[in-house]
Amino acid sequence: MLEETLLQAKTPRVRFAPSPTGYLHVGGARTALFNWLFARHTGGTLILRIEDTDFERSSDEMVEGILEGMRWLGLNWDEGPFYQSKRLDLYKATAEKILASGNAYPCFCTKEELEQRRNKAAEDGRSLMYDRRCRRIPREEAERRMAAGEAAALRFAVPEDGSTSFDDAVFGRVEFANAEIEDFVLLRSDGIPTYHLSVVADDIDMRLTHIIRGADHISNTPKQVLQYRALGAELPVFAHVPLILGPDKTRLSKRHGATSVMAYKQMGIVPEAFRNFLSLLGWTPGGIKDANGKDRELFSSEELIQLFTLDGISKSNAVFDNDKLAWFNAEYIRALPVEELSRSIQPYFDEAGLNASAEKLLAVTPLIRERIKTLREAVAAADFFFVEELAPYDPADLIPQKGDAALALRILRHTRELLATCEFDHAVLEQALREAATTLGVKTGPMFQPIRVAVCGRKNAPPLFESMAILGREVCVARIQRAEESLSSLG
RNA sequence: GGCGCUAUCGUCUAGGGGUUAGGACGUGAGAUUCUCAAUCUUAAAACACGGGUUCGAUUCCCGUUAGCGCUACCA
Repeated sequence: MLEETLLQAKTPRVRFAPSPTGYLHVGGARTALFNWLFARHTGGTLILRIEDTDFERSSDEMVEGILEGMRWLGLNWDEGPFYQSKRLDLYKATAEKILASGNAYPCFCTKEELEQRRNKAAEDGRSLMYDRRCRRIPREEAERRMAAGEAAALRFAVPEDGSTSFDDAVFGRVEFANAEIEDFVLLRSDGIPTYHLSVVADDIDMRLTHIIRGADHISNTPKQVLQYRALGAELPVFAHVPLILGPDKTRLSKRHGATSVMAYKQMGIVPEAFRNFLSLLGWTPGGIKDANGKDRELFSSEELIQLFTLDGISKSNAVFDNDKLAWFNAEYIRALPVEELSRSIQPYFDEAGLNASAEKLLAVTPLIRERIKTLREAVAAADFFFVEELAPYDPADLIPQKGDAALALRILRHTRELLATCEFDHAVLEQALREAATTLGVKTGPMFQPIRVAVCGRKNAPPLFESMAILGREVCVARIQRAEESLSSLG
């Protein structure tokens, strides 16, 4: 029994705590992923908490967007979502506890006053930190003013000297001089808690053991450590994760293009591929070799879970590389069973307004699966299978490299006549057309090009004979005939 | 500006006091081929700089530089 409780006390509890002021972005998704991997690896609990105490900027729509992103990535959580906007009582009580411990004081300075002073300090080149003036107001006076209805924020009284430090699981010991830490606001004058208070109150209340979050929070951490102490609470393990950068090495943001996770779904990224790629941004299992003795990059979710530990997290920021993501995606696409791939690309055809039946698409899928890096690209790669009328193309494309229009015409006419009786099986077609090449005295390259362009409407296309077999006699003959016409009109 | 963090090929990274500094993406060349892909082979490509410590530093320490982060009654 005792053993069991001890064991339970050690079961990790982690959280992903996004602020619904935007969609789930790449950085947030990676943080969520790491928390998820850690929880699953340790058999711990993942809590989802929505940090919506900034009423101005938070919205339900954004919450839904974040949940959608989590679901798409397959990151399931065990508790929540909890909304901070519904837990205001806890924060108020926590603030009172800190006040009672003598580590906080009311501040009567208005936002405007503070801003003015900050501007002036900036001009004079002085420290921008709050000057702590309200800290010196005698308690009786402060109480009198509050009783009189004067608006007051609650600030934490940071020790004047000494330092505050913590041991980060990624960065090691990090220390800040207390003199550098501002008397930060816990409760705004309207009674709404700030981030500083609500994170700590919740992290304690939710009995979190590990805080895995972006490295942009390192500077906030001493403020939180101070509160843990004031509240007599045990410190969790902090693990700060390096940031994800854009190609220009500044923090990834909208001007780098897609940062919303759902935009990657739109682009036709496979969630498993995205997860694999993201997991290796800022984390490494440490030189796991594949069968050829090379470092592995492709890991299933199960392997990722098994391999994930905090000490594999790197300290330096990582640039988001779209090309590498595309490679991962192509790998996953190729590994997908045809039936599944076929189902996955169907929506993109529907969206494009192409009438792609499931059976035909299933037949087409193997022809394009090695030619696409995203699911969406399937449409561009295979649209000619599903259109009535081929998109206009340059008739000059029908003419082989070292040939002329007359040759192209001869090839097309011969092919069309042959197709009238030929069995529409790709092997039979191939044999017949190869023989035709011999008859016409042309090499296979120049022989097949006019046919390919006539049938597919472009120079680069999936394998010709398989494509023709799917298209069928009627369509092929008609398209070749059309090609002949456009060729003769060319002169 | 102040404080904090970081620094291996263009990018993601492995490695670690003595190595030909390894892999992956991307790039170049070649092979294959009905085009394009895929695949295979191959090439170029890195320890930021300066001091220490040491017989020996890319690795450990200190500086410099650069980059990033924080610097709100945002989160």
